[in-house]
Amino acid sequence: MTAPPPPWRRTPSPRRRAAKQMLSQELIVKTALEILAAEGIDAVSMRRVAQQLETGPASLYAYVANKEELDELLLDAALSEVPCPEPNPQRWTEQVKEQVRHQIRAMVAYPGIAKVAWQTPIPVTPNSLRQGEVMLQLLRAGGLDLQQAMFASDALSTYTKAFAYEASGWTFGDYDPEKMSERERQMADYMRSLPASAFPNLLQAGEFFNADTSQARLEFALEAFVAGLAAMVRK
Amino acid sequence: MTAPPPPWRRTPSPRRRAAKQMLSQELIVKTALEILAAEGIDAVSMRRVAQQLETGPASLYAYVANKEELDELLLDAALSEVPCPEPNPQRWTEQVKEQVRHQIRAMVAYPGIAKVAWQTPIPVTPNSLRQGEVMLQLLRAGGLDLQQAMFASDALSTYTKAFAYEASGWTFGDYDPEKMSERERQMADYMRSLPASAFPNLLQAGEFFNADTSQARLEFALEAFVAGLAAMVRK
DNA sequence: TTCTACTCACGAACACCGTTCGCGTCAAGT
DNA sequence: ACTTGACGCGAACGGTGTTCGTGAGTAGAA
Repeated sequence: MTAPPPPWRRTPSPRRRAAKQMLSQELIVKTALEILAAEGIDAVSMRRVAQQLETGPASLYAYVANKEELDELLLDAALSEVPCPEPNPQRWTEQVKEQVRHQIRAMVAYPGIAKVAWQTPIPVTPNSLRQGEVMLQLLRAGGLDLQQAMFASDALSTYTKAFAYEASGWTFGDYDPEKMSERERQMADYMRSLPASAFPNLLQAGEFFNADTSQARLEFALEAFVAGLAAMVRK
Repeated sequence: MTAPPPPWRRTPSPRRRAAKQMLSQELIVKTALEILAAEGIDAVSMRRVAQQLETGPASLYAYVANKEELDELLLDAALSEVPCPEPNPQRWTEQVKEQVRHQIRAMVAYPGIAKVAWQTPIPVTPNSLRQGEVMLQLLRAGGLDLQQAMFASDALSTYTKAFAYEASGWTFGDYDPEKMSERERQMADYMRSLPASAFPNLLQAGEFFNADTSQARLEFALEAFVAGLAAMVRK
């Protein structure tokens, strides 16, 4: 047995340096997910995750190539919670809308994760691909040909990501109420400063545009788009 | 006239320190726009703009509150190039689609500027408001009521921003071809590694999804959505 | 003309970020 | 018991937005 470390020299590390490997990609992702769910995507930095793990940022790079890869792992984890229904041609329009709602719910649960879906040109992680395939199945069951289904799926996923990102911003602290109300006042002032008739519609419509109507706006967009798809099929 | 600076003491600054004020918000925005058009939004940093102006980053804060405000000024400048057609009820669907195309064109001309439109909850700059009003006018001319027009306009602007951002990425250097092709290979490998029938649709549909089809995908989305709107009116 | 007052310019610093290099420590193999 | 090699990670690099304090220069007053 080697001599024990001299008592005056503090033990190698405040925390126990566990036997072999204490870190793992899984643990890193799990920790990052917790920060993500609690504080939003902007709080997830390599340093922050490392800190939570009581280590330095450099340690993470043994298990994760870079921040981008970590981001994609987080997105994939978030999407893993979305169900995959069996296509039912009788009610395909409802199924499509329901799937979009599920995807949005999953993303909003991890505020800002939609931003990641954004920065990555074509998501190639398992659950992203799975969601793509599911949507294609639902659309084809509705009678769209392959190209139509592909284009429709692309449009839907684009809108889904966009909506989820925006919704995250509204519900999360991305912009605080203080600046928001100041902004509203600023807008009202500006519009009133112009000839009253410059923005007749916007002035009236302002009331429809707030956090409370976001669900209704989603439903409206889905309804219109899916109706347009259905018309293509019938033709 | 005061005595000229002694010749041995080098002139106060390498560059001439012009009489009163050499900087202005206008000049800053103009400079930033040039960088933006040439190198994309990520190249536009306070330091970079200041460097182009041969000064330090701190100097900009006299004319611009912060980076966010500069970003909004850039977005507004980009949107200023979008025309505002007179509503014509006979061909409102075509006008709506055309307006979206114009907005996208304007944004793609300044690569990545769409990201800014994104980070700002409700854009309150003059040209943003103007575009909102124009879209509302076109939709109302088509027969939609105020709430329908508002929701439709919201959906369209969301999709417009999303598409413009994605298009910027494709056409611009955001992700280089090297990583892209490696990514495609990686995806193909992964999909083939699963039971052949796991992604039957995605496997076939891959061919439709590339930079060349982006225009067609835009037209498809517009067509479906606007058709859905038209159906609401007729009913 | 001289002195003061005030505005604008901006160098330096702060607190973050992602990422890399290389050293020290530990555990297992010989 | 000694060597070897992998792992952990402190420190540093170059980037970001932003702030503070200082100094330079002009304009106005005395």
